[in-house]
Amino acid sequence: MDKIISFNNRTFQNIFKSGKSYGNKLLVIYYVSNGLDYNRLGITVSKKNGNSVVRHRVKRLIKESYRLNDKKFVKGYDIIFIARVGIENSSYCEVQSALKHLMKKNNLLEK
RNA sequence: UGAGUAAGUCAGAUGAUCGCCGGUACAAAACCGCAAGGUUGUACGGGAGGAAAGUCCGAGCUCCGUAGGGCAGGGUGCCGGGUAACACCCGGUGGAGGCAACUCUAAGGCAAGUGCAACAGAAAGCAAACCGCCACCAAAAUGCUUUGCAUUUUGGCGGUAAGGAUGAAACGGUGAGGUAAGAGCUCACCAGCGGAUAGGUAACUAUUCGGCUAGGUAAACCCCACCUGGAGCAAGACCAAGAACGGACACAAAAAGGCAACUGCCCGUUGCUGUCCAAUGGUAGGUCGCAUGAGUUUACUGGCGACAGUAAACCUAGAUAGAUGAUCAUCUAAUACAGAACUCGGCUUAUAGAUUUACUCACAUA
RNA sequence: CGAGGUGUAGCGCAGUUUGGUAGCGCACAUGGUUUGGGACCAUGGGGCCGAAGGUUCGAAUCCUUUCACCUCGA
Repeated sequence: MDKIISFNNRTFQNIFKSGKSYGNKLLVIYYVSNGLDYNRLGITVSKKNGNSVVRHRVKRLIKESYRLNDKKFVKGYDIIFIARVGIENSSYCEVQSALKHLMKKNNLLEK
């Protein structure tokens, strides 16, 4: 199992500027091709979602959803997920299906 | 059985798979970084709370110039005890509430001084009198038994604070005597003040005597007693790397003056300092601080209790964008408030549900 | 994590020290002025002073607790 690789603040800004975006009720995705043979993942949870414990739980849920479905995804992209308000009341199942839905819509799932 | 009071306990459990954080042992000598340093794999065992919260108090610890004296400022405030300390806790006293179990209580001093009380009311502390009540004097009117007496009205000069009206509050309260009318003027009871005696470490309580009166407000200034230097782990220490340390004028030194993380002022004390110009570093480096402590559990002893002492056993999170989650199964009442960030002792606030013990009242039965 | 500050009308602010009437500007409504509008003039409405307790006869103000928001500290 590969470790989940993150990136620095400058890369975040670049992806927000140049990446493609798409959203559903719980999540927003930004992604851009990075020219590498692995994916890099970033997660943003706003202060509006709750205090630090709630935010961290949301981060873990997203990370877990990504990790367990890692092998199904196309490699070579930088991906950012943004949590929208309301996600803090959702269960793991809902988060996972929302994430899969976004990946499928953007053709990042391997056949 | 119902209603209630007080003190506690628990805060899902077990198993399986995957994942996160750090510890120990072994392995590897590869990777990242200029360096200080960090990273990897396997095995073993560990990993949030009763409030971890609010940051409202108190301490340890660290630095600030020595941590000194006085004033100011701030805090506490019935009494005694506990504690490292406290605004906390325990036991008691007074007051308030409740049928009761019991609960609540910032509860020193307005008889040191100053201030305040809108509106209303005559008057809101210092003795005064608006409507009143009463005596005396004068005038007028009326009546009668006509040198006079009685009643009423008006004016004057006094006595009084019973009654009325206002207000949150009106100069002790109620009753009786007393008086021209009244008044602690006198008496009884009650409240309050001062003294004595007895009990108690004390707050205070009980009894008794005295003089009859001293308004409220100190979470108003203030007085009294006691306490109090400031900032905070982003405190602070070490390591690594990098940058700068220049010029002009004046010049013996000292003094004076100035500057200095310490809320204000004064004194004392320490260090630096001739003036001007120019220039420079930094906000994502690493390690420690950082988990053995006023520690936890059990037993015994002392104490009404808070707590203290002795002995034995135990080691129980330590991150630095910040660790506890996901899925399945079984049991179940299990769904609340909520997540350590230097560490303790308290307080306050939030909180689903389950459960234990003691006690009070009401009803029923025996 | 620590330290500090602010909550008053739709918006921006006074008033809190020293407790008794809640005020100012803009905005809003009505009327006047103008051919009409703007500007201007006059009048008016709108507040349980962030929330809950306490002290007091009486609290925006004093005390305690609590909830939001903002600023600063390597």
